[in-house]
Amino acid sequence: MTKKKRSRVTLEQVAKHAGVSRATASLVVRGSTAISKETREKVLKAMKELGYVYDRVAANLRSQRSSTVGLIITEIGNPFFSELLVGVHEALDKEGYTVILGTTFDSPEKQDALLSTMLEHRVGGVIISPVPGCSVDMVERLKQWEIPVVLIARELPSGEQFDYIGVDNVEGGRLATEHLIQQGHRRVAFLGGFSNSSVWRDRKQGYCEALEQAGIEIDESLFIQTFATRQGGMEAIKRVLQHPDPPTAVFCYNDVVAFGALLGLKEAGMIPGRDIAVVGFDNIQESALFHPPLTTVSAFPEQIGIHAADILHRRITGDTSEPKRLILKPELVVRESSSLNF
Amino acid sequence: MTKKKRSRVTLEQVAKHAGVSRATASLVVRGSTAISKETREKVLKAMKELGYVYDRVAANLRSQRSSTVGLIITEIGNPFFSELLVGVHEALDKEGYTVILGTTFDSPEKQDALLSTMLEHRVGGVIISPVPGCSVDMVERLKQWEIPVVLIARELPSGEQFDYIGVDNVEGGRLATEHLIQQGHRRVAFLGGFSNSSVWRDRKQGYCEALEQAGIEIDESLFIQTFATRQGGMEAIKRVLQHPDPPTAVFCYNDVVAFGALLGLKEAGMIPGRDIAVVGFDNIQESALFHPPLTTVSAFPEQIGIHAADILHRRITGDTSEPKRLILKPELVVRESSSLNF
DNA sequence: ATGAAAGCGCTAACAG
DNA sequence: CTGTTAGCGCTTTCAT
Repeated sequence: MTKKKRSRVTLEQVAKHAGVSRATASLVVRGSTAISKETREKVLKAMKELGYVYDRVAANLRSQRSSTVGLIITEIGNPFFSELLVGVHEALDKEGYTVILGTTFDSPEKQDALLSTMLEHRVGGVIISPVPGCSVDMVERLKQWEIPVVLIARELPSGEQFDYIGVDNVEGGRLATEHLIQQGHRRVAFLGGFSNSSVWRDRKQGYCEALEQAGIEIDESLFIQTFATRQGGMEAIKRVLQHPDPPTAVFCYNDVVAFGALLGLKEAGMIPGRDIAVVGFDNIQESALFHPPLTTVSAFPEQIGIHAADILHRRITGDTSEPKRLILKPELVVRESSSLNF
Repeated sequence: MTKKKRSRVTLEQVAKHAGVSRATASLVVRGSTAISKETREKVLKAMKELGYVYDRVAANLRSQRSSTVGLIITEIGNPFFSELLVGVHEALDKEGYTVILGTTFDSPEKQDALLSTMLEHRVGGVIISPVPGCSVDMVERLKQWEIPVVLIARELPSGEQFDYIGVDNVEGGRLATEHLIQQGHRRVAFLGGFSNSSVWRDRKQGYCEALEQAGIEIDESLFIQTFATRQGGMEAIKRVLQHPDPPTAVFCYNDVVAFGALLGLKEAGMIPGRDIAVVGFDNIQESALFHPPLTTVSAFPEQIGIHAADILHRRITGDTSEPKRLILKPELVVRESSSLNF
């Protein structure tokens, strides 16, 4: 919380200075065409002379509109989200919205607090990547206040009432796993993330489908759940290396986990791509630059962000059509981490 | 811009429902102690029953306070800034501020527009990493409205009137260059960034001082200015490799440039650390994970963010002491990219 | 095309 | 402790 007093030049003063009424001045500020060129110029001149600054807060209060939107993501540390943020932010900006940012770090309480804050700030809409395992209720609160909500990257259980933009995680998991199978691998581990996330379950499902289709039995001991961070990736690969019958390939929950896995392998004196194949998910920029370059599945974070911003804008400006579900097709990007003879 | 009408439960309604006056209800909402437990509970109950949501916008308008602060950075793509953002955001959040985010992509026009937007939104303060080469005037506008401003990571020409948090770039440049000289290098290039940035000039100065102290003449042809991106780094290293008398080591403007340089070297079939030593600046998380791990200078982005948030909070809550300059001491982190026998 | 008056939802004096 | 009155800076009818 904060304090601060400050004296603004008000429209009233501008109007007086220009010799018109406040209402007229208001129309000029908003660029109304129903004002004679003459008076407009008088007012504009007065504004400049007095150093007038439009008070969007007061205007929003009076008009019951909003020029802000809330953006709630997990953390900015994961490049997937920062790339997504870039997309959202730029697109929203283009439409003249001001972005209020919130990060949950996957804490439901934090998310709840953020949603409340956004409500209190009268945001015009919210783009959110919900924390895993959170119920619809929390987010639904916004709907009750007729605040449009767009879900990105993560779904909500029975959240069909919301717009959703994401990538096809099942398909992505399948692509990754099929690729590994094609490379001759029969024992493939699935590293990182937690099963309470819908994304995790979807990627796992794709992984399972691919294995089944190849007639490979699923070995539950090859699922290693850890935080979806580099640390988690290192931890996971270490655990899997101690497996009595270790895998020859690993499919990682996301690229950040994969980076951790690659590091862990190197520390263990193994060469990723030769001794063990590694595949990630997201195709964040770093993945092409890592050593070895990471085979991964494109999830197009920036695209997701742009689409989300676009849909939210349409909702805010009155689009009341059916909830949209935009599921991007993932693409496999093969690099050295999964095939040395690449 | 946006539209949307929505009906809120007002304090008035809550008051009526609880059988008290609006003023009393207002006191309850704000947790005043001057209210009897009895009435407080009545009001609280009414709030819950009606689903009351506090309208911070209206409250801010009336009280002439603000619970928001603006955060203006270049781009979120560079991990240096996203780590900084993490620090700022978390600290601000802890104090109960809501963060309005803006990214300039180093465009002065964009920065100007953002500052206007922040003003119009009545932010209580602004943390900004100004675009290189921008004059004080733009930022000074905020000061005129008594909005505290804290500069981070980048200085402003004659901006002594503002608080500033950053790292000692001269010292950092010197550390990096001295290290390379100690490794036996006599021809060291300086790659990436542009000379219109104060950060560039400081790092270059440190670089020059180190060379001079070692009795090495400065060769202007070894300054390669490019965008401070991976692309820029690749471009710079390629150019420097074509130099008639190429350097044996490069000091990069920042880690992202260094990553580009490492990639460029690999593409050219050279082994970084053996054929050419590479040093970066920032010590972003990736730098430890790159191949080879990057020798770099810690710039403590998250720390900078936290301090900036702290100072801004103090300013907003009335601290009118002298402008503070907090210059963090950089630290050299030696890894393989500059010494194979590491 | 412009002005007068009312009021968005809240807080800030002051009474009492 | 609680209620009354005024008004933050703007937009919105509704006149004229």
